[in-house]
Amino acid sequence: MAKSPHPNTPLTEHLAYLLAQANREINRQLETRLSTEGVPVEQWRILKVLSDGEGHSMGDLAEAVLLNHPTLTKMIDRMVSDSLVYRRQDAHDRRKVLMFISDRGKALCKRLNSLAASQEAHILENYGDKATGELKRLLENLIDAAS
Amino acid sequence: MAKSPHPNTPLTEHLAYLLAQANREINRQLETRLSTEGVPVEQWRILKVLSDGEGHSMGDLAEAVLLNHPTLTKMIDRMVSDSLVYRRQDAHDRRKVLMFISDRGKALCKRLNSLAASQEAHILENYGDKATGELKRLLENLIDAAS
DNA sequence: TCGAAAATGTTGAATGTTCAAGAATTGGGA
DNA sequence: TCCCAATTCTTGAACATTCAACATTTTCGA
Repeated sequence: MAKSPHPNTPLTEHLAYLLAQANREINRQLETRLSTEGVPVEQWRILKVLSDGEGHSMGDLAEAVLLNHPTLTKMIDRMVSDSLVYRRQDAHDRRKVLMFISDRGKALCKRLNSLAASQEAHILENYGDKATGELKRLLENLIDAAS
Repeated sequence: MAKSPHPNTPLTEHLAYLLAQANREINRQLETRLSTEGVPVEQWRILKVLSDGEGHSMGDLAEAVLLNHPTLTKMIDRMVSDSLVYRRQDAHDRRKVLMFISDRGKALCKRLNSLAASQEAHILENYGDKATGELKRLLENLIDAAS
């Protein structure tokens, strides 16, 4: 037998594990940066999506920021309390709730963008421009292939 | 001005976001496979680490399976209830708790390995052998560079 | 040797997430 | 037209995670 069918593969050889590990590390760094403003990563994502000034339905938002519906609803509740975003009913489809960013939200988002940009810059520096570009490309392809 | 300093970058151009998205998708697929056995991904990782038959301290385990200490403690509590693993005090350092896998745990782990392997095979098929290898390499480097 | 600080793991309260069910609205076929 | 199924979002209970504080053991310098 040249190869056993299920060799005792270490965890670190699984793609799923490497992704989890990398995601955890990068996310942690980003979290640390954003904590200056006391905001979780997901809220930054939400603000960023809403930054186009358009109204986005809860469903679309949930999809975009990688949260499921109930979780998003409760996070939006907090953000509304903080006057970062507000809800409006969609006139054309009254089942829908459209979310908008407030001026306060815009100002915060700008500051958060800077913090995030400085993190990306830091990664580029340590990891290299080329590798980063290549990694992004491969990740995009993987996401397409997987969904 | 050739370039604005903070262009309104879409979420999908951030490395952190791509990682989160890819991780979510792959993890979901794996979760779906493992749900046949009613086991969360983290428990599979724990079993896999313990599969070498050695005792592993809670701290080392937590590091290896990407969980923080209290979360691991409670997950191990459940696994002990299910007779998948057991605790022993470390004779050399009595602060430490060493974890071991049971026969039941080993049998389960074997089945889980098959399920996980079939997922990896499925990815390889859709995504390509070469791209997968390259992605793994880049992720490993990123993890090194980032920590 | 002694005692303070560090290391290791667990616990309980606060917090957050998820699942299942529910309310409101829309769409489309009988 | 009318009614039933599908869509969209929210809610409440069950569940899981996190933070801070604790108990135990070890380490190491005075």
